[in-house]
Amino acid sequence: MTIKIYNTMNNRKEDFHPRTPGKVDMYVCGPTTYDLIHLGNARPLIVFDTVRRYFEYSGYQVTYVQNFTDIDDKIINRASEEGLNPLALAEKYIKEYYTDAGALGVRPATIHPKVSEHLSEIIAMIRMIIDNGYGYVVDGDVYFTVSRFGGYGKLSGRRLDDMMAGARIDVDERKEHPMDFALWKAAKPGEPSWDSPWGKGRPGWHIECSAMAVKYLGPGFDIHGGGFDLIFPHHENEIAQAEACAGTGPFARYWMHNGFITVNEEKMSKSLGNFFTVREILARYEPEVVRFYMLSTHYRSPLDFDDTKLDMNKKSLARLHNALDNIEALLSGVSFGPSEILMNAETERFNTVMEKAEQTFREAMDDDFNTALAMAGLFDLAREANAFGKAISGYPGKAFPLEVKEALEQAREKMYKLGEVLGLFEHRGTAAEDSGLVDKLMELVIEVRREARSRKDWAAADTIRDRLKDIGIILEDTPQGVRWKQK
RNA sequence: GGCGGCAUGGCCAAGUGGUUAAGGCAGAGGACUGCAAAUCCUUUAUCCCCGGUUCGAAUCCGGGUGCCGCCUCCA
Repeated sequence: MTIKIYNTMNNRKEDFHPRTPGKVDMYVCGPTTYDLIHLGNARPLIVFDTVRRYFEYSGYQVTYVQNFTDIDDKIINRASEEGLNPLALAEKYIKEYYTDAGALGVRPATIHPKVSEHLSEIIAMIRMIIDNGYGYVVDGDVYFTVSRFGGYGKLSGRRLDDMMAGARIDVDERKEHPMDFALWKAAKPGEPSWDSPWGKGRPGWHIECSAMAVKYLGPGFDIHGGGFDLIFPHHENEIAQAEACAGTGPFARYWMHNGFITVNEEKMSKSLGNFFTVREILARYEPEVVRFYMLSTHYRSPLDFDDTKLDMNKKSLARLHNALDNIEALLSGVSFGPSEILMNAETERFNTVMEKAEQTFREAMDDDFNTALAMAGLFDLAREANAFGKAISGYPGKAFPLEVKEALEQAREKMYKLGEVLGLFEHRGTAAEDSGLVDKLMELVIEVRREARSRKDWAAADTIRDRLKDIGIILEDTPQGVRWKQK
């Protein structure tokens, strides 16, 4: 089974062949840490985390590199506003990053390199670029000679001439070509700076990713990812730098770009006032809901955030959790052993359907990580497990053959296994940190209500159930007994 | 101006030439229940418009309309 990836370089889906059999080396552009991460940052994190998880599920060994940009204009500006050292500010938001990304189920990368710790690699690369004739120095700044690099524009499908025609920025007169970009910026007073052959200064934005990707993955690594907006100029420039330095290509073999997030159908931006940090969203929705929602649309499509859609997806996700609850309730509430109940047909059918669901899931993911379609496999699994459970409920109080138990266990395992690829169901069962006190109270309440029901005192029974609901606890009367859950 | 993307049922969203156009949410009907909840079953689409290619198109081509993004170190 070959995984297909839509490669921005060719605008086509291509079969994925790793550089090294069994291994995947990927680099994803990480955040500039001048503030809490926002929804727009969260999408590539979740998308590429899922890509990574699927590769691992498929048996690959993944080296995942995601940088932190901790030297940048925005950091310097923010630091001076807050009277902080720029690197200390960046460090603070790197810590916050781990909190938010972790909440969203984004696993830490294999390596999280920082710009501030790779100055020597960056300077070496710039030197090589200059030596190879692709860079020039002006007053302590170093620029990349765009017109010299024949492949410039190959990723974004632009031609230098077209860009010139459309340029509407003030052009720095010292540059040889308006599209030449900075590799190194001479230090201004009060800014953090490092020594270099061209004097004190700091790296341009694009060079860091070229240098760190090459350092950790080498040239010609497998996958480079990031948001759509990075195609130009960021990734275009990364390619130019790395390939000008190496003297050959490719820098990366497959380029993946995730679509944008909008809020209420508008681009998310601070000026529009529809800017949301991950933390703000997580105050209102479970992280799992946010993650589920982000994966309910194909990663290359735009994704719109509003409460209606989040609410909708919260319910969808609940369906999956309910199915798991139902399976677990059966496993713990039904007895298994010698039995004269025959469920061979049902069990066989269930086992077949489970296999098919996983196959659906795998085929979908193989096809350019079609998470939306893959989820359908998960829902198929849920529906069939529920239906199977319903068949069991037709024989209350009876023991069931072990094959039935095995089928249920397998369904549970499969749900968790596929869910893990999407980063779902990872916190089930971990919420009970109340040292059993709540459990004991609930047992008491349920016992009282049970007595009321046996007296057919429906008013009392319903009052208990309604009041619990107000508190946020749902009571369910099932054939296997009373069940409760939060929220 | 240059480049690119998108338009599928009430809503979200898969589907890139071929049996009945996935899945979820919402709605309707039924089953189960003391009533619920959860669950199961049934049910809801002339695929933006007009041409064209083809035996056959949501899917390919041309044109139109509408929306969006990039070209500004915003993922």
